[in-house]
Amino acid sequence: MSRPVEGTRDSLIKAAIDVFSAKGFEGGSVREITQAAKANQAAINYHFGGKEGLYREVLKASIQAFAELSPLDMGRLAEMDGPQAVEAFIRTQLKALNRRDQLGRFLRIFTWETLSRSEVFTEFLASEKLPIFGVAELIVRKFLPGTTERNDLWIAIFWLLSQIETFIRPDRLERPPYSLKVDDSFVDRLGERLTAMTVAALAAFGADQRRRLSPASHAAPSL
Amino acid sequence: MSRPVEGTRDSLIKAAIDVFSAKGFEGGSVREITQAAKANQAAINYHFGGKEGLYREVLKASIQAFAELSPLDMGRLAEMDGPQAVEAFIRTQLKALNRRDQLGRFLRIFTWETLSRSEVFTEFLASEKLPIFGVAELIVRKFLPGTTERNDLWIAIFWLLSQIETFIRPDRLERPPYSLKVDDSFVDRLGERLTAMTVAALAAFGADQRRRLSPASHAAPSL
DNA sequence: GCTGAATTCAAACGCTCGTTTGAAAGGGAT
DNA sequence: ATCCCTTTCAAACGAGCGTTTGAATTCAGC
Repeated sequence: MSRPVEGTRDSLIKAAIDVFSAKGFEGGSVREITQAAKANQAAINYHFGGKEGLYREVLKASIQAFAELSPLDMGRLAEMDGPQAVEAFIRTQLKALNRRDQLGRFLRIFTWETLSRSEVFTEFLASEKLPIFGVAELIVRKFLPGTTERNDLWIAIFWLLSQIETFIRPDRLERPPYSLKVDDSFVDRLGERLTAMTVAALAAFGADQRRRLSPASHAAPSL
Repeated sequence: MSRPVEGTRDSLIKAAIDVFSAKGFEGGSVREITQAAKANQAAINYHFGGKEGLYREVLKASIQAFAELSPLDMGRLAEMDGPQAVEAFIRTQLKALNRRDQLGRFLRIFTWETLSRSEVFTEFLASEKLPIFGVAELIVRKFLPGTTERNDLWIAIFWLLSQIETFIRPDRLERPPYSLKVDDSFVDRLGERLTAMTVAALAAFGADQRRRLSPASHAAPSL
């Protein structure tokens, strides 16, 4: 009774999102995907030209989903102060994580790519800039002086993005040695703690930068 | 000329550390390992009973290497204050990371396990407590009040451990969109920034805990 | 109802994987 | 030199992978 109107192509994409988010691109097999989509094995090659073509479609859908993530709208974030922006950034993504919804699956796909990058994803990164990097840069700039040099700016961006990636697989928290129950109230608490820690860390980074740049701090060695 | 004295068994373990750290347990093949060790394919089954047995030996070696990591000696860490302990914790591991030495490879193996956990590693976690968790708990306790409840304690431990895992694959930083040059001076700077951020974050977490526990804060709902 | 293009299907291909097999080689003890 | 046990080796096995093939089916357009 599931979806008589929905075509094979859409079913395949939907099933691929499930499988790739759970096992990554290499780990997810076309047999598993076609089986979940109740389609023939050859369907992937017919509709997408192969496994990579299907994955390309999944990545497209992922990026579009993130672009439409209104709480992370660049204009809205620009008007907030640093702590507010961090809270919106973290809570939005954590919420998606625990709901284990479509957006959570997309987040997980990106996490797989951070560990072992597929050719398809590398092409994507080369062709178009992911909006998430712009969001992260906008946020960290609220904490850092304008003169922060490039290396430090990128360290901060990389670090901010990694804060969420860490928590993207809640099963890690549910197994030993943590054995925590990841329910709504836990995620709420986690968002609160993580926001406070991230704000404090970025503030410390900014303070460090300002101290380094101020003339008074030149108590450095001679020469 | 490499190692006439060294037996096949040791060569296999050494090669397995290289391969598993680069590609994870599932991604590393016995053919690649035996080829690197200049051994026969059947050697792994003869000496270790199979791929899993070999991996078990690699994990044993990893854990022993961490236990012998003197800068992370529990007694020494216990005498330090919070920021000092954090600095030792982060710099020790970052150093191993950039040297791309044996210890760095072990770290990478653990990182693979955080993303997709093998049965072998799960057994390991169940059978013996990894010392790194004790180290992390000792450090975060320096920042948190003794009355911190279990959930929050484990969040802090998990978070601290994740700070290093994030930077464990420097190639991520060397590719777009970061394109940073990861040399000794960069790692040194990274250690400095990461230490400052981690200390600030843990301090904020501790302050939050204390505020929550103080009687004055009971502006909570009635009942 | 027929035609022809689009789609689905079962089966197979070629490849890599971990493992097994049975014979060959090595190396002390007698 | 012979025996026996350990270790190495080339070859093959069975299973899973992504993909290809060619026929069967579906279905709009005439």
